[in-house]
Amino acid sequence: MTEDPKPRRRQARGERRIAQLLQAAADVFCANGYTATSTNAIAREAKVSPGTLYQYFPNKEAIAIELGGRLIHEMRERHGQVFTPENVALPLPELIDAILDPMIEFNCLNPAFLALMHGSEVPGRIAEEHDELHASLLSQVRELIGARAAPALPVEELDRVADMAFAVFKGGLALIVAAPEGPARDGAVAELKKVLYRYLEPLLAEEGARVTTTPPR
Amino acid sequence: MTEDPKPRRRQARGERRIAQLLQAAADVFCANGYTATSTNAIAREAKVSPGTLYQYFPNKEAIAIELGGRLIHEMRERHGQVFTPENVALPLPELIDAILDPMIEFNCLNPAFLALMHGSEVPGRIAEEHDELHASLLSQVRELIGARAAPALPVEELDRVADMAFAVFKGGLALIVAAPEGPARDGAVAELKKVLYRYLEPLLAEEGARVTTTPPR
DNA sequence: GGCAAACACGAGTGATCGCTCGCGTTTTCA
DNA sequence: TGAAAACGCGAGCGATCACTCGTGTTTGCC
Repeated sequence: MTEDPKPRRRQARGERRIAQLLQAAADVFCANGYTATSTNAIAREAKVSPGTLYQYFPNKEAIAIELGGRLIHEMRERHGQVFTPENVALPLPELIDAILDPMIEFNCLNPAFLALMHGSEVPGRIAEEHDELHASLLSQVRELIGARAAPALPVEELDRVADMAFAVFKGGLALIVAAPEGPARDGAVAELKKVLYRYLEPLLAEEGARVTTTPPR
Repeated sequence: MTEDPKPRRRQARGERRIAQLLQAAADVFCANGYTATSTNAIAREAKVSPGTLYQYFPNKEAIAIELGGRLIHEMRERHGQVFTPENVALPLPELIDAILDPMIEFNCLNPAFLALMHGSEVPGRIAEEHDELHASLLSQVRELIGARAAPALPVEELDRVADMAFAVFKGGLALIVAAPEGPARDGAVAELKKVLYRYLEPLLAEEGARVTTTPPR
């Protein structure tokens, strides 16, 4: 609809300030949440004046949108390289590694991502983009499971399994991110992979091995 | 330290107002989060004036604390009846039912609980009580798993398993609460139980059945 | 019935927040 | 080198929020 009416030409200094402000915003959002964070606090964290902040962002919401947008973009790039055909053909343990490791690394490096995506207090635009990302990830999980599970698997159950696998991943991810870097975190990562392996193994067993004893439930 | 200096004597009407205000607060907190909720909005939702609200609560924080306290109390009562000796002796599938079902029911009936416990924006007192509850639940999970797993299981791994089982439960719970009541939710519940069963079965197999094929990881 | 206390009200108050504006400084470019 | 544009500042403006207070109504108790 409306073109950006301000083809403002930025200097290198300005780009640096923007990055600096977004980093500050990420830190403060992460610590206090979006609503409880004041724009003055972001400016203070970035060591600039409120006026300077508003030279680069029209309002508080735009800061969160820009930050969230960049994080989502980075995440998209990452998961785009994850659901590749060669990965899909991997044995289940390696498949889990290939999918989880990049996601975990990203979320550990960018804790603001989870903080921004999770709150019910974030501006609507972020929630929308998050929903899109969520749906996209979910459909890729569905596709992947569908490609490897028995073809007789009802779509309805496929959806349930994909939903639950993703939800379980998010739960484990929260634990992992909260754990202190080091062996504790590594242990949690290994444990989450165990959960997912044992959950998915009966469905995704390699061809010809589908006679494994399905547990009593 | 300080005794409550106001042994204010409440009428039945007052108690009703308090319940009404807490219910309204639960709804609005749930919809908008703690910080973004104004006390006037709570009063409006409860169909009373701001002045009336402040007759029963000294400030906004006290509302959240009272609400959170009541929910935590109710949850404690519930989980107290869940980790009983007779439950501990149950076969794993029934054990999972016995533990998960009350928790899930409570959280579906009181969505404000998750909303209040989860935010990093809640008043410190709530966070403390939540940490206590969390630690208490976790230790009971540890105890239960420890009682049933192989005695040779290192405590270190026991801790990891309990942490992960609880984290996975929380992830699945979020999916369940978000699902619309009905078959979708029931399906999600069954799926979460499958996850936990398959994760814990190798550890908690009944005595004498511990020769089950442990998966390659 | 009458009185004190609890309840209910809602306009108002001080503080804080998002955001602006005027002015001074630095960078770009011809 | 000079002017235009981008950058940087921080006091301050209007709006909103948590919370108060003076006044009127209802309830419990003798």
